[in-house]
Amino acid sequence: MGQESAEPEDGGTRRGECGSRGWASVSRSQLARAGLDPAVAASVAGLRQHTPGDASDGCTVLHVDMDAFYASVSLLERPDLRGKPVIVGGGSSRGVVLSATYEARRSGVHSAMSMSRARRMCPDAVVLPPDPDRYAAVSAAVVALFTSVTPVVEQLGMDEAFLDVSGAVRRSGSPLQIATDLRDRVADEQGVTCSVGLATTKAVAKLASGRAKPDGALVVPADQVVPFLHPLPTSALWGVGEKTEQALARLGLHTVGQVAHTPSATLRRALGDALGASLHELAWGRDPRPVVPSAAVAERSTGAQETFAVDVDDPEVVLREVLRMSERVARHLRRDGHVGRTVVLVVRFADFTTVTRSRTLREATDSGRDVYAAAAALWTAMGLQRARIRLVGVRVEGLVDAERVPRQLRLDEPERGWREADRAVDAAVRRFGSGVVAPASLLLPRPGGQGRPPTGGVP
DNA sequence: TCTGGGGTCCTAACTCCC
DNA sequence: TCTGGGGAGTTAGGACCC
Repeated sequence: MGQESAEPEDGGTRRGECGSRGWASVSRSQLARAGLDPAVAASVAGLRQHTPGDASDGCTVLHVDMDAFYASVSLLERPDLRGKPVIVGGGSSRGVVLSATYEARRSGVHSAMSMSRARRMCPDAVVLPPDPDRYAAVSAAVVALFTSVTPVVEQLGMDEAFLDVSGAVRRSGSPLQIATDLRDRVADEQGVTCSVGLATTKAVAKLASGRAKPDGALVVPADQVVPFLHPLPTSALWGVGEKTEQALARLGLHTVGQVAHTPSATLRRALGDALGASLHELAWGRDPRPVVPSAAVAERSTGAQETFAVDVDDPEVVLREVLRMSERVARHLRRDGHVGRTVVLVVRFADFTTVTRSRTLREATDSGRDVYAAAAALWTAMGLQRARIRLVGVRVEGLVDAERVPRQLRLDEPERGWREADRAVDAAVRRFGSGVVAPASLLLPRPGGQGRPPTGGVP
């Protein structure tokens, strides 16, 4: 499950407020008062300019970001907790915060923070376990709502999406009108709020939605993009994380404007060709990436990994976990109708260093047995002696549709073999739930008592 | 402070083949 | 036959995203 992007607590416009620094920033109640056709104001570096009409004309790229999505959805089941600090996160000692309500964020809690630290920072917070099925259901309902407005919806994780509404403006009104209608419908039908950024490019729309949070909308017209972007810190740019921010700081670059005024060649030398060139373009608001409907994006890899509740140094225990991950990955492959050719073993040591080893098979596979054989061979080849292992994972890359790959029959292959057994196991799991059938070795308890071994399984 | 899980993309080193 | 260059594929690691 993905974590939510950081939402600034002092974000753009609250419901019923006027955005003091808003670039054409509007809340729902403002729009209602304005008859849903607001003349919106844009401010540039402290100078307030007024744009006649609807400033969203031409801003047909919408970025919709659900507000504190996982926490908000969890509160639908627990309305008694509304207005209180609530943290959604894993229960284990090694879990992290998945989401937190704005009340908890005021204490400094944010997503991806360790649960132990979050509890220390906000001891009054109520901690709820994640409810992935419920999140998926609400997310699917919201996306269905989006696609009723435009077919060009690119989903990013469960809680955000890009929409290209250029084909919908004749029917549904200006982009801002469309955004406002969407926010109203999401709130009315799903009981959660979202924020929307409107711009001419994905990168700027995404930044705008972040500034509009929570429960707001922000338009950045084309002629306001540069003054909107240039005062922002470099970390606002797509692709700038902790390391790249540090690398830019070493060049004396702290704002997007400074990046924009640095020669592209300098950035490419410091950050590599692709990232350097991309940041220079983004800093000028240039982003050629179109909104691509999610259905048109092929999956390239799939994987599973799990952190042990306590570090493990017993190779047998590690191999058992490798088997569990291999079976899980193979099940995902078969569920999605994919086969993959490259098996990657991921091992994270107690000191958090992570290594990967990979092997490309002669033939693409969706069999847990094949995936495990490759992953186990990679583990053995590493030759680790009682190393303390924190996490193991298995990935399969180079995915293609299973139907597109002719299957090579082997001479030693029985007429009904592991392939049929896999299908039977999949059917049993679909009917009775995961854990009903598993390899015998997975019936042993896991170290640290975390996680449950499959019970009632047929070895 | 003590770091989950599922992904994508990029880079670099290396090998193999033409 | 030898050599070098270029492209493709593999492998490993890192950074970033949600």
